[in-house]
Amino acid sequence: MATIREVALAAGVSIATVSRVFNNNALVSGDTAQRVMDAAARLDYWPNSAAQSLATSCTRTFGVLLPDLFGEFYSDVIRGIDHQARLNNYQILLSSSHSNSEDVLAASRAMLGRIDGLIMMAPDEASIETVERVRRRIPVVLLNPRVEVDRCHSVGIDNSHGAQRAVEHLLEMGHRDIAFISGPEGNVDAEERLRGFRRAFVEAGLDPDVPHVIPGDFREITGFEAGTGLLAMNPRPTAVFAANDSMAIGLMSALVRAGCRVPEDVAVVGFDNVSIAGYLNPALTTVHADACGLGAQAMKILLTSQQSGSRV
Amino acid sequence: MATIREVALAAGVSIATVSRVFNNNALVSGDTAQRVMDAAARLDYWPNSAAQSLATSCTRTFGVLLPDLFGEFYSDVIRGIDHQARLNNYQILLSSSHSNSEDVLAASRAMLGRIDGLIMMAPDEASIETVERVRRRIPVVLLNPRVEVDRCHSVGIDNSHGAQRAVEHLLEMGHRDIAFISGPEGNVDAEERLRGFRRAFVEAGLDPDVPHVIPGDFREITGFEAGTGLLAMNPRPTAVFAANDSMAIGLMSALVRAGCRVPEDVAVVGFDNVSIAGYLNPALTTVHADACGLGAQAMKILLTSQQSGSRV
DNA sequence: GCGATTTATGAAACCGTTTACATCGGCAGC
DNA sequence: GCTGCCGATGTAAACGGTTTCATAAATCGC
Repeated sequence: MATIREVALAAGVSIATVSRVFNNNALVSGDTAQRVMDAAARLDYWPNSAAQSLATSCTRTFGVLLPDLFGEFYSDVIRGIDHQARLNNYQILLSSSHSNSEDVLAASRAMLGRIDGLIMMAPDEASIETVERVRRRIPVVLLNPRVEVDRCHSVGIDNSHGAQRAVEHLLEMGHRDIAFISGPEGNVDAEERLRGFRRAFVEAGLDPDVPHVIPGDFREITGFEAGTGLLAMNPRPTAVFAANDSMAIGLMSALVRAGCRVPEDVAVVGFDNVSIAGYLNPALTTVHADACGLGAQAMKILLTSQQSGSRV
Repeated sequence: MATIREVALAAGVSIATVSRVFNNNALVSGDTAQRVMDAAARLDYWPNSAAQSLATSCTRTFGVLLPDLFGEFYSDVIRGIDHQARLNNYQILLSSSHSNSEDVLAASRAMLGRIDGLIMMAPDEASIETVERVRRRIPVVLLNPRVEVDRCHSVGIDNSHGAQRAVEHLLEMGHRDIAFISGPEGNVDAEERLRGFRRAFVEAGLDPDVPHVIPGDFREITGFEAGTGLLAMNPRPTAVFAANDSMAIGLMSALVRAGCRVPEDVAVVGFDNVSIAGYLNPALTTVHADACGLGAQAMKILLTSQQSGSRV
């Protein structure tokens, strides 16, 4: 692979000049620049990014640490991040499926020195120390964090208010016996959605502990199972709020198959607004979560703190 | 940020020794290693990856170049890639939304020097030269390529056979007037699915040019529109094969809303096997495309050609 | 007890860039 | 015809690691 020296030799200039040409430095005369470009093209030369990173201590890369990538949501988050990154000539180093804090630590270490900033969704409390450690070196933006981390920007879906509005809607329609299908244990989004659910009850002067909470884990199948269980209840709740759309779809499937009409017999509301929601029969009422915008926003914050060089 | 020199100083050894400790080189005595580890922990030191890459010309990173990340499919591809990569201690540098060959060239250049191999889905023919150029430096694995590229491994969904089987199924059920909803213009997968569709007709002794091809672009909305158009046809096709599930769902929505029964009045088959397919009402018949496995497979191939150092 | 071998460590070259500083013509001002 | 300045280019020192080779100490065989 051609190096800057070979290009310099071929063009009859010094390596500094070649470097200047590739960095659009104005202090190079027109025809020298042309000679260099010609030589570079002939040798199929392109600067080695690792060497550039080392010399400038700037990598033009951001790290992205996510939990397991299930469904459309994360795909959209990544799309938002990537799009924003490319607009600013940044690249993204992606690592997902972090189930515990050791994974997070290992992944963030492996990224060290090759990223200028990090976007991460911390899976659990134990990762906070890792976040702080990383934060000491580079800017970090947290996605949907469960706790505030010192000097860390964060951006999140407004789970709590979204859920609250959804439940208020059901309450306004006269429903009083509303069930909630929860998300995976320990999942922040799911917990916040439950909190919003309860808050709506409290603000309506109802007892927040009365509603049924049916366990789920965000997959369609658990929504389906919840539906089966629901059908056997007596009295049966008249409405269900599922912590995400996948479960809402599984739930509706179970209900409709059992001859139960939606929303006449049981009303169903989901969360995430996956793109097919409007095309289902019956259509799924859902709370909009702008995953793409979330990713874009995180990236914008990172770009800003990057430019201002806001290291501690 | 602590460097190897500072650690060496703190531990009272040379930088070579520190390097050896971090590379698990056996030629270091137990207590020297301990002193080094202690000093490193105290200074919160971790080797700078860019410097390592430069010195070893090995980055332990693979690049992934994808087109626009719509829906669940790419999310699954990435999951498969990432999972396999992490098992082997590799990282992935992701870049998506490449609409033309210039984007692809720019993206692959930006990755040069920071990756040991590349997985890419080439959006168009014009990118082939870029692929070959990259191929000269590092191993490349193509996803669903439309053409063979010299010395390039490739792995793909078997679009053509999958589609053929799906259509054969419809033919066996007695359908003769079957419509096809196509994908975005120029999309390889969509084109191959259409080819499989036609092949099924030919092999059944029918005229492959008779079926209606309704334009679509993979989004739900175009499936919905196709459904509206279909309802107005006379005679109306008795079955529809949609080039992907999103369009099949949009289509079914339009049909059901118009009071058309699925599959009694119009049978619908999709492609991709998105996770919700089985939970729809009526359930969506679909061809399984193992996106996660596809990604994993690509990564495995890359790892193999990487290890054998099969550069040209 | 001495040469040969092994083991632990250090010195220094190298990876491919960027960039501060030095150099060297050429040209304007007087 | 100097002096001073400026624009174009080269030289060499970083950047933070790895690795080859040399060396010193320890171990071994006999």
